[in-house]
Order: sequence, then structure tokens, then C-alpha cells
Amino acid sequence: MAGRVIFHIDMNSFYASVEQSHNPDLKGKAIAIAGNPKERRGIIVTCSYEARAHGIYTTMQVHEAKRKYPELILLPPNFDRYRTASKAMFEILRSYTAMVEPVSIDEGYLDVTELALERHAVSIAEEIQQRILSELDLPCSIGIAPNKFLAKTASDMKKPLGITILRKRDIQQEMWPLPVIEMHGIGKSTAAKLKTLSIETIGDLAKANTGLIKEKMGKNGVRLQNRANGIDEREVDPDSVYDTKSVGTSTTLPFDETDDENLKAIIRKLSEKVAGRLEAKELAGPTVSIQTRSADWQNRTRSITLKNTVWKADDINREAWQLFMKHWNGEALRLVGVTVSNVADKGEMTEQLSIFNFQEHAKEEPIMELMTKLESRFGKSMLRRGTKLKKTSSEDSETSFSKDFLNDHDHDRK
DNA sequence: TCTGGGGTCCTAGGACCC
DNA sequence: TCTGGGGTCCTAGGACCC
Repeated sequence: MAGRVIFHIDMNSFYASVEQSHNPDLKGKAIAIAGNPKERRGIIVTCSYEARAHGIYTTMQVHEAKRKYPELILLPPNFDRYRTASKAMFEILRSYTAMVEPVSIDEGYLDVTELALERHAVSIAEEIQQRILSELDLPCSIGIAPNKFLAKTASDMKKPLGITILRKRDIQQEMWPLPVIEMHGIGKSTAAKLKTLSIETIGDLAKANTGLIKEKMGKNGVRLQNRANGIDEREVDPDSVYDTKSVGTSTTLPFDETDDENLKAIIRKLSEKVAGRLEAKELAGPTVSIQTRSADWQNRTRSITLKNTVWKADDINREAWQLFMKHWNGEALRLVGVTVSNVADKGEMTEQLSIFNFQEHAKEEPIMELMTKLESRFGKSMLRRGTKLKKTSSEDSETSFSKDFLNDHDHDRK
């Protein structure tokens, strides 16, 4: 592959910057966004650079932060505000190229290989950074490199408002002296494991015996070694954002819970939340799982894969509660969660339904009638979605068929 | 540093099939 | 029939990231 030019855009302390832009009185002040400031278990989600200067950092407990710097200004998160700012930011990126891959609310990759044939990459990056700053009043850092990994590494090197180029020929000097823990993809556990192999720096990893790495660390190890050598073939994929694999929610309880009635109500709430988010994305999946965390931080997951897909609160809740009761030993729980995974677009799943099954069902008369009626009203493409919905529902076929169909239809009109 | 909530990917063992 | 190997799916757990 000929040389690519990849950007990684990383918004600087995004939530805090959005708040400062929304209320300029907060500019230059130590502010922090806290999950739930009132709760015992509230933590700092993001904080301004001014707050960092006073020793405040992400994941720090709120009361600890307050103790460390009493003047710290605490704000509750305003996710709608962050989503709006994020959308505007990605719109600016998309005005340069369609090859934009959002990674999270505040970061993304751009493939500007084409654009860089006409214009110097640095001048493009400067313009993007300037526009995000002047139009949205938000600072970002940009990494410029021949692949995603190096671009991501580069964007981290200078904050805030940095623009950093990381060429392949630079990695020996810029990356190799750093301890492996500095590398994206390496955490505490992998760093400790590498240390047992006498691999301490990124350079050590780059030069290590690949056979040994493969044997001790599996294919993930080999991938990390490639990254250490500046090798990363991953494409910028604008569609990956639509490729949701799972939708879940969890909650840390105000105190360690042992009451099964309370837990039942909590799981019900979580199931409803997951159902709502699946609905919004028009997703459904066959696998339901629950997560628990005990008072002593023992994490457990239990899952079941059904023959049909689920998306409704009642169905999710039934499976989740069943799983929970089957495995819960009565111990006090600190956290519970519910997830639906292996999800796919409700519409797309029609394609998984074999023609054989389709025809089998079509022979059933009430359905045949209903289909004919619907076909005349909405056309064939919508009908194809309906067949699958009928099949996956645990309810009476006709009511759920038409009900979900209408939901889909409403959604399409928005 | 006793730690929230949203995710993704990888591994390993067992079941099951050919 | 006491016995190979490969593929795929499911479950559970772990590591990592923002």
C-alpha cells in the first residue's frame, strides 16, 4: 500500500471544555465534571487543565478531589450538550473528507491521503484545529502519521492544541525509549507480563523475538509488537460507528444490596433502559447477559443465547432475572448490569431468515392475509422486515407484527 | 488511587458436528 | 466403535480504552 496520511483528532478534556465554552465564566478555572456529586460513589469524569494542575484527575473520588482542592468547581454532566458539540465537531471533520471514523464522543480518525496530494497535511491539520477552536470554542490535538496507531500516539504527545507528526523514521527516537505501559493497548497487566520477559521499553518489545512473543502473549502480543515497529494496516472505516455489537447498562448501587425484591426492581429498570436504547438504534440480539460485582470486587457475568432475538423490556427482563436467580448465591452486590449482545439491525436480520422458513410461514393463512394487506399499503421492502419480527416475538404473532412494524415506520419518518 | 459506566476484543474450554 | 482432527458456537473471564 502506498503511503497513507492519517489524522487522529483528540478533543482536549472534552466535557470540561464544552462547559467552559458554554459558560465563559468557567474559563481559566479549575472545574470538574462529576458523575453524581451527591452520591457517595461519585467520581471525577473529566476536569480542566487548571484542575489537573491542582492534582485532580479522572476516576478520582469526588470527596477526595474536594479535600485536595476545596475551590474546585463541580458540575453535573450534560450529555446532550456534549453530543451536540461532538456532532458539530464531526461535521467540521466531514467537510474535509468522508473518510471520518468516530471512535468515541471526543475522538476520531481521518484518512486525508487524497487531500494531502494537493495540500500540505500540516496546513490541513492547522485549519481543522483553528476551525474547531474558532467555530466551537473547543481545543483539540491532532496527530499526523502513516497509520492509525502512530496517529493516535502522535495526538497524545502534545496537549492541549498540539499538532504532532510521527513518521516511521521517528519512532526509534520518539517511541522506543518509552516504557511499554505508555503504549495504547498495553495496560498494567500486559506490562507486568512483558516485564517477566525482560521487555520494559517499547523498543524492547519492537526488537523482541517474535516466536517468543507469540508463544507467551498470543496473537495480541504479536500485534502489539507490530505496533511497536510502527506497523498498523487498519483502515479508517466510516461505517464502524454503525457496527454496534452490544448494548448494556449497569449501575453501582448506593450500598451493597442483598434484598432480592430490590434487586428485582433494579434489574427491571436496567432491562427497560437497555430496551429503550435498542429501540432508538433499531437493534435486537439473541444474547442476554447479566453482570454482578460483589462487595469484594468479584465480577461475574452470566449469559444465555436464545433461539430468537430480543429487544423488548419484558423479554430482556425475563431472561435477565432468570439468569440472575439461577446464579445468585445471596451475597451482597455492589453492582448489577444487563446487556444484550450479538445485536444487529432489526431490518437486516430479515436476511438471516432462510427462504425456506419464510415460505413455511407464508403458507399460514392469517399471516398471508396480513402480508397482502401490508404489501398493498407499504410495499415489499417493509414487509421483509416484518417477517422476521413476527418470528422473533414471543407474543401473539399478529399484534406484535403490526405493532413493531408501526414503530419502525414511525422511526423512518423522523 | 479501594475504584463509574459505556464499550471492544481475545482466550480457553466444552459441546457438537462431520 | 474407545477413537483423529477440524470447524463453529456458546459461555465465562480478563484486559483494555475513553
